[in-house]
Amino acid sequence: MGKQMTEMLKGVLEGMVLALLAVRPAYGYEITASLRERGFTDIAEGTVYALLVRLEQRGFVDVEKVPSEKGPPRKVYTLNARGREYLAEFWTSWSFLAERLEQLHEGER
Amino acid sequence: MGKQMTEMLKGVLEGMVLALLAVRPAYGYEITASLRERGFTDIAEGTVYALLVRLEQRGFVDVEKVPSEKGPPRKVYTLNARGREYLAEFWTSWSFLAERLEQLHEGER
DNA sequence: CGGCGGTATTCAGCGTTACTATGTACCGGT
DNA sequence: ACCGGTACATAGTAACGCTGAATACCGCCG
Repeated sequence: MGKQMTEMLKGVLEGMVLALLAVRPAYGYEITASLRERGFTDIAEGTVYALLVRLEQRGFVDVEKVPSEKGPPRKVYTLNARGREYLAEFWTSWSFLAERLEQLHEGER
Repeated sequence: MGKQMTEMLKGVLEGMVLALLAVRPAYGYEITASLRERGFTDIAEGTVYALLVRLEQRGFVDVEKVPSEKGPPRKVYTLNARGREYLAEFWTSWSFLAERLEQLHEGER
């Protein structure tokens, strides 16, 4: 993917994970896999786990430990009310940014 | 703007400045003003200058010192061939990201 | 003439984030 | 008994934008 994508993901990855959790609860490994399927093949597992810890600390998600049939127990994350609120703000910021960027891209030609 | 925007700008601000320089050469103070007019009112001056230094070090811009009528001499930055190439990559990365984000935003409803 | 405001650049220190690399642990199949 | 897939965790690093302050040059107003 390259360094540009790495830097661009800062602040955005968090929103992507929240958006995934908005659809339905999920656990770390599952989220990483989901992101990879969506084309973000280089996302490191450690990155996602660290992010989930932050989300929990900030009170955006609720956590539940669920035993797994294959491997150690899963930590299932569920987006809560605060998380939804924060996600809404994320989309506001994102839309703002995307709009201006689009303008710049047009204006360049 | 809030912290979300700050994090989101990482990696993106660089591309925005390159895009501005693609239109025409400019100096730091001018670029900051331009960004503010475009709605990014909280961009710190120091941020832009630091970014320009990095762009110069990486060889994406050529620099020329031009005396100013009002204040110290301006450092005018011009996008060069390497810079244009890098900017093209930036748009590729951006488009990729924007597409996936849009998908997520849709899928959420 | 002395200070104030606008122009213009620079820098040290900080916080946040994603990546690297590694380690731990649980399980089923061969 | 081992190996590979599942699942989580963490210490250290690099990059980037912000804060806050300093420096410098100029015209204008009192």
